[in-house]
Amino acid sequence: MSKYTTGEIAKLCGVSVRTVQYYDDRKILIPSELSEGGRRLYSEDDLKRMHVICFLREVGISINGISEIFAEGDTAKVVSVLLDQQKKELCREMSDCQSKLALIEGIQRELGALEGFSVESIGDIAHIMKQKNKLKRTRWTMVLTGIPVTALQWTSIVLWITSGLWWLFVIWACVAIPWGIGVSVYYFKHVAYICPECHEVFKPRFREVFWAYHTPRMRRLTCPKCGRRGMCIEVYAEKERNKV
Amino acid sequence: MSKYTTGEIAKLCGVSVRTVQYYDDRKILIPSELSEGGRRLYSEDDLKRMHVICFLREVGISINGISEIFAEGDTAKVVSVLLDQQKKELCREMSDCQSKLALIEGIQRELGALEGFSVESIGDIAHIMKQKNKLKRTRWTMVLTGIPVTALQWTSIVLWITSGLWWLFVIWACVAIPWGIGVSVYYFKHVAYICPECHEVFKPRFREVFWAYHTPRMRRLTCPKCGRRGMCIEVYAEKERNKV
DNA sequence: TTGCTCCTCACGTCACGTGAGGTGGC
DNA sequence: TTGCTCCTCACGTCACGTGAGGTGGC
Repeated sequence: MSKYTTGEIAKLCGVSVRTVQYYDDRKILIPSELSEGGRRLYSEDDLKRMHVICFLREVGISINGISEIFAEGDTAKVVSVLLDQQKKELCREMSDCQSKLALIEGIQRELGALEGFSVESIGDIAHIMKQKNKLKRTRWTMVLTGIPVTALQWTSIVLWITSGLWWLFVIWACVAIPWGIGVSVYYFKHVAYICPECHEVFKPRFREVFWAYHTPRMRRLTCPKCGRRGMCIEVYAEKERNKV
Repeated sequence: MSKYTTGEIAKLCGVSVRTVQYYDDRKILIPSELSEGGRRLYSEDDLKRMHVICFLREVGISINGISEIFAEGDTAKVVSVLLDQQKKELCREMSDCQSKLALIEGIQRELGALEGFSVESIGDIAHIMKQKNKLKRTRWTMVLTGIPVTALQWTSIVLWITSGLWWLFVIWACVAIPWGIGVSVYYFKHVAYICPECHEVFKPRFREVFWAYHTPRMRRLTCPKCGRRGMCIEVYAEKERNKV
């Protein structure tokens, strides 16, 4: 019967000689014979076993897992359990990759939007992206509570014009003004601003923030740390942590 | 100015104390001060830097990569290059995962189809799956060359019946018989069979294989190794390798 | 005799985890 | 004084890669 050397097994299975030797160390592929000079000699069955090992490795099963498979016992069960585990593991890895990719693409977008670039901007971006969903949720909350108020507004205006029904508009005003103040307070309690100059995260006073010029993502404010006055990035504010 | 201990930095960034210490060893986050007792004390800026580091690590950038970013030079360029690299890397990982998943699902399907289960069956399955595409291609080649022959067959039959034109059918027979033999020889040159009992891969003689009962994936043959007569699995045959 | 292959140590990889044994700081 | 936190070694993880220095087999 023909015998294979380490190098032949390696070539036939597309791995390195070191790998074949390593599988001997790990006792998942012990050569069925040794030459007088101490060289490993593999049989046809060893080659088949090596093919099985390589296949399982390709799928991502660990060497310990492969040991278990070859160890005595209910092989079919072990294999199916390992395969199911591996499937879950791979699915997890895939979603990890996806979220990392999403993060990267987020950074790249933000990097384009930011003007000056410095390492600290990455910190700002990290901050922005981590809190993005919470900020979005806060904004949606505002918009949703605004819908009935706006509906009432238009209804009352239309009725006033068409049928001279003015008191509905008065009711609207009585509802809308407190609502506007309440929502603004709520909103500004939950947001903070990043100074793009010194990268400080700060919460300005309500009066300053309320009247300031703004775009959907920025607001013109004065940084309490560096004193710069200019557009600051709006982010979600975490609850205050006590510092020592 | 408030100072943070190792544990505080760790907690604020959601990592272990060991990780914070490790980043000091790797010189990407050296504490700005040491207490008299030799304890690490981190400033507000250190904390910001740690946040940046954690963000970059979350994205999958290596510690060496992070060192490069913090080292002097064109930061913006380094970051964008690293991010692009990382994107490619992640895409590669994702497609790796997908092919592994496909392999696993393939095994699971085949495991269901095979009757008795043994470790060697995995080897058979590996063989089947690796060569599946080549086998499919060979089969398609056969089918495609068969189309004109079949077209000629029906045309000649229809003409014979409708207008008594018999010689076209004779031409068809003259073409079809050599074609059939040629295609069969070609096909059986490219396939082999696995004995599900002893897992031997063998090529039977043409005469035996030609007349044998078969299904699309199996054929009733006698295994030359263990002598078992029964359904054997058809696979693509690799070119013969010379054994020593 | 000359290449080529194979052998066995043994260290390196990567980002930490996990003790061990000792100490700072409230 | 007592917990708690932190300190520095130093080994372990995972599947090999990569020499070094020596030898088998054609």
